[in-house]
Amino acid sequence: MFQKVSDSNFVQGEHSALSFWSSRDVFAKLRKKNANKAKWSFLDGPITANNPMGVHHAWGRTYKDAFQRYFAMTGHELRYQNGFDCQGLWVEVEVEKELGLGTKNAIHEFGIDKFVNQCKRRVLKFAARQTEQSQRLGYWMEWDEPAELRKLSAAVGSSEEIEYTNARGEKVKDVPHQIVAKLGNPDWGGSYFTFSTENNETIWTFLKKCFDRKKIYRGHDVMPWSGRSGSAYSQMEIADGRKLAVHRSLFVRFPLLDRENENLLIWTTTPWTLTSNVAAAVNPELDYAKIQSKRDGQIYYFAKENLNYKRLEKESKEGFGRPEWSWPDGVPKLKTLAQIFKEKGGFEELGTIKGAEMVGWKYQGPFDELPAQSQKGGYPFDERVREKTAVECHLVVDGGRDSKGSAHVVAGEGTGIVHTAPGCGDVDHKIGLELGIVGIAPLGEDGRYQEGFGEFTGREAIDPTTADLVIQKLEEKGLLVASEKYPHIYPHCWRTGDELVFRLVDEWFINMDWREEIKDVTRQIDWLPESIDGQNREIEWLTNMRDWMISKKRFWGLALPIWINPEDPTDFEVIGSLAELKEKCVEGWDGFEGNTPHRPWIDHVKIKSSTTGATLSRIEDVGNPWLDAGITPFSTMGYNTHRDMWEKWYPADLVTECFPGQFRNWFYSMLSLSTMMRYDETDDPKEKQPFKTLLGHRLVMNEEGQPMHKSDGTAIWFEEAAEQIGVDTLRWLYLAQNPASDLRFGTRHPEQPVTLETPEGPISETKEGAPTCKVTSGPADEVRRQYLIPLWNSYAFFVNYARLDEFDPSAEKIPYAERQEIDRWILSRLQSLIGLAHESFQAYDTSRFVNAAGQFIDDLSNWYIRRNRRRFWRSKDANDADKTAAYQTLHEVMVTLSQLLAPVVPFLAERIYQNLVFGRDLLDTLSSEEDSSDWPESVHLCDYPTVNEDLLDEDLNARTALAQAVVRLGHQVRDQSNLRVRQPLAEIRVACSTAAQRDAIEQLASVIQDELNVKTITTVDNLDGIVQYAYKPNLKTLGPKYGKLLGMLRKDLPNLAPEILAPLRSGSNVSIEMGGETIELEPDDVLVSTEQSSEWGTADDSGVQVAISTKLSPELIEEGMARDFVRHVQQLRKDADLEIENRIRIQYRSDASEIKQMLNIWSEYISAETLADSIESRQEIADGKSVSVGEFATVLSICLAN
RNA sequence: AGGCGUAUAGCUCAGUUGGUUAGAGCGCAGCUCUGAUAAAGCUGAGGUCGGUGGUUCGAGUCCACCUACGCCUACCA
Repeated sequence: MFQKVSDSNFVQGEHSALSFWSSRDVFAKLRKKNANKAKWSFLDGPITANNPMGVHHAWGRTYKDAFQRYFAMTGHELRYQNGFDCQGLWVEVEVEKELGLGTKNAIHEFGIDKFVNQCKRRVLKFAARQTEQSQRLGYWMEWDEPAELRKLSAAVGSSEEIEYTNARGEKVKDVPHQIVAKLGNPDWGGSYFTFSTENNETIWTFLKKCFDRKKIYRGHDVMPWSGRSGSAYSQMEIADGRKLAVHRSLFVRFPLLDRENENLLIWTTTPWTLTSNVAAAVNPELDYAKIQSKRDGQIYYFAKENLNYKRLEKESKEGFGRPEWSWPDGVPKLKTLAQIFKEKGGFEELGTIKGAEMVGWKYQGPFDELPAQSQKGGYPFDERVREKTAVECHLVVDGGRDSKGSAHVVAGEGTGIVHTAPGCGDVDHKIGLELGIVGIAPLGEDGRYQEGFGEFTGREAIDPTTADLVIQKLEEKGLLVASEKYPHIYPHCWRTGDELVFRLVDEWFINMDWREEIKDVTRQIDWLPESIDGQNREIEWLTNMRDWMISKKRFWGLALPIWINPEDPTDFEVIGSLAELKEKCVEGWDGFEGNTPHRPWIDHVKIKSSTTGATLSRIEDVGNPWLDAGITPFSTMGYNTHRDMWEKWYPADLVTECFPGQFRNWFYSMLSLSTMMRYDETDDPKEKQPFKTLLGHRLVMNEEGQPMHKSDGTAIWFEEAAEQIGVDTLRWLYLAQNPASDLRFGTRHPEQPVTLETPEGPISETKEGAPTCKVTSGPADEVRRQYLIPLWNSYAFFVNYARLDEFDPSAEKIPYAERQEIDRWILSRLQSLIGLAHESFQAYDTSRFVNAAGQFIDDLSNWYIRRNRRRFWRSKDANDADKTAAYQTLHEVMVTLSQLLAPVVPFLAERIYQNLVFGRDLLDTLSSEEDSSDWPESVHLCDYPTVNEDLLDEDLNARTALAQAVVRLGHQVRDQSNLRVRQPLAEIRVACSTAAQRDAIEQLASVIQDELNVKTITTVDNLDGIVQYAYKPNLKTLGPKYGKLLGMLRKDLPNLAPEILAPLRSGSNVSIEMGGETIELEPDDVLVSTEQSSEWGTADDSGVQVAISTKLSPELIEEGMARDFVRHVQQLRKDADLEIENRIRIQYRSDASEIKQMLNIWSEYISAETLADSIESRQEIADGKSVSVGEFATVLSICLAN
């Protein structure tokens, strides 16, 4: 027997479903059911285990879960492995904060081992947290027990053995380091952690392959550098950290030697680099102006074009290309050079000179007194220029051209003469190398000046007082021409927000000259959604990217397996596995053994060079974290250790991730790593693809479409949304969204703290101690109101009447052929939905299915159930086969719908299924005994429904759709004629353009009549006599035939006498004369529409025209009044909370004789409809309700009959 | 700066191979229906389809240019 259904209690129902699944091990049963079936391989992109999950993570995770559930229900074996991203600077930054360590030195003092252990602990802690949140989302994965992860987190660093219960429920005993190292291995199950030894070692395999192909090199480059982090930043990282900054920019003169009173004018936005000036670059093609300042007689050279060039003119009006990058307050518009010189007493133009003529001029540098400027071989010393000093290199040089052939030096923002410091700028560095001049690299790893820079030594480059000092010195020397505030986009550390500096570094790179191979692989993959053209975006990145900087001078991350000869940096080796390392090890293995291959332990190991025999030490750098995530198609599937397993699961059928950024991050790293891993195994790019299909989705925004920020309290924590909005609602919202558009989710109200009822009890703050706040979401409310509540109400309607009637779902089925057409219709509609569900999921297009399901729920609720209510209300009668047919139909629809929706709204689907199949209310306390039923124990253990072709009747679907269209037209006519639906009308006439339509209308005549409350319905060939026909040419068919005549046809054809064109409506051709030509018109060539006439209201749509008689007879008016009367009494019953079966007495008062007259005829009907024993007229009625019956005021009241 | 994309109702967006009167949802307003429903249905705004020019019998749709916005890339000293 079904359990009575009342309030939906969505959130509470989700909690109940969670405990139902866990108490019955439903997920384990699902995996058992699908073991050894066809594989569907999903690869999870690792989530950074560094913070709790927000609603922005839940979108992608909902996709992942929904697809996994669909493919499980269609009988596939899955891996169900979640991934955690564990290594890298982002973890270090948080741990530094936790421990109050501000610099790299502080970390060294604290101890790298302790620091690294703390990083591991943090990752495990947040992995536990995200696991719990994901479980609340209903995300079915083979999770490690959060409590076990926390236990492990606490034990990291200890050398005591502990017991760990893995995801398969097996106990393992080992020291914490060793357990951590093996997390996620195929024997234990559970989430993969990118810090696992297998993951790191598989990256070694990759790097070894790169080394074998001679793609690994150490590069000296000027790269963006963070002094605080003490590390260089790769191209991928800089992209995330560009910000608008205001710097002091300076115009400085460089006095020319051998040309008295003549100066180069240069400009810079990084004053600190002037200490390291070596040369001045010009463009030989450019014209340079020679002007003389009137005040001091000095002569200046700079690009002619720049004299009156309005610098940053556009930016001062429009900003720098992003909404948040508008021109900063308090920064004045920039002056032109002409203006600057005018303000200094005016100037005189002396002439023009080509840049080429200036090349070779010598000048005096701005800081030639610094010892570094006079150091032979530059600073640091460079063998190739051992005899030169920077001061000796102070020449005007040709700036040259970049790889695309455009000049490095151009007129415009600066002066056309570029202060060149090969130790402080990327392009400068390249120019320096080309010209063989020395470089001065002033900054140490901490971003401060090193020895040899006088007063500057020890100062931080990005400290504003450093610029002050530069300015002060220049002023003292009389070299400063002007300074100004200059806003520009400048790279910043993407985590700390510190400005980066450009510093000469030596880092390790992968030469990416095999990019074409990667592009070939990229082209094998399906990139979804199509509209964002992911393939091209990826190809574009692959075309433009530079070599991959894989090293970072930090502590917590992949130990790059590069061992190098300290005496000879060209003598290095890349190690491909721990076994190889052990074999080559000559000392230090003791310091490493028993630990994970991380710093500091791995650094003890020294090996012997296989080529030179020298002792090699590991470079101290750690790896770029995108290697960690990029290797997962190999490491998690056992490429090195479980090859047969890898063969089965590679490549993944699907990966899905939030796409902005990932084209240069995860997608890129997977594609590159996979291409390299497979280069020696196959030449077929298809065999190298790490995944077959990629589904990208955009970002979660607030309700206004703006990003949500953790810092201002607008970012929504997952549990805030889950417990206030409900996870089923969230999931529907995510799955219905177009993945190519940002999701405008909702709003967090940081000023309104709330207490949340979670499955573990009430909370008013998150586990991190942040208060939980009110979250509102218009889109989520709409989902609930439009889809979930109607679904629930449909279900509740069925259950509550089925209970009263003691409907037995196991009773013999009434053959479909013997059921009413409307039953067969909803079943047929259901089959269409099933077919569409399969298509959509297989095309990874959830929004198509979810929207169709929404449509279906509407049809179910607002057509099938509404139209069939009376069949369910009929008094109980065991022999009422028609009623049984209705119950059986609705039961089948509801059960199937719960299965269809199980991947979308797993909680709600389970509740509905459990009650419909087992008569079990998940909100009740449940016994855990097994059911003796043929039905699967959970909706998630069901096979996904398949289309029953016998029940699919497209004609019937179309017929009903047509009837619904006619009803809509009828309502439209009533509305326009101001005739309420309760007012019966005499007749509707329907004219159709095809026989099929006509048949359909005739078959559904009674439905249409009933819906529209009309006495008769007639199908007719035309509405002649009722309406005027209007004719218009069908341009689509006539255009190709008559071309230029179309303009005339369009104008004149509607004006022809209607009788000329009338034959077209009965299917005959008509020929007319127009513009001196004969035009043969076929019925298809003309479009017919109707125009209103009196006494009939008309409307038309898609070839169907309806006319409804609007003339009211006294009888019709009386009947309308009777319907009004019933309606008002029913409302009073509802207001009084009467039971459906209660009988009543009605009293009324009205001065209108028409009311009495109506009651003479209709009282019996009214009594029957309202279960009234009597209808009495009274002069006075206390507490009566004033209503209108027809046009007449009436006061009504009811009371219970005795 | 370069590349790509977008511009349609108050808001968010559809708009097929060029075809007549350019649609949906939300919001707003009015009306209607209702003994499953915290519902729902219908109607409405009169939208220069960002602008200009072109191709065509015909352009929201194709082409060119311009403008605005978004994204990606980039060392602009």
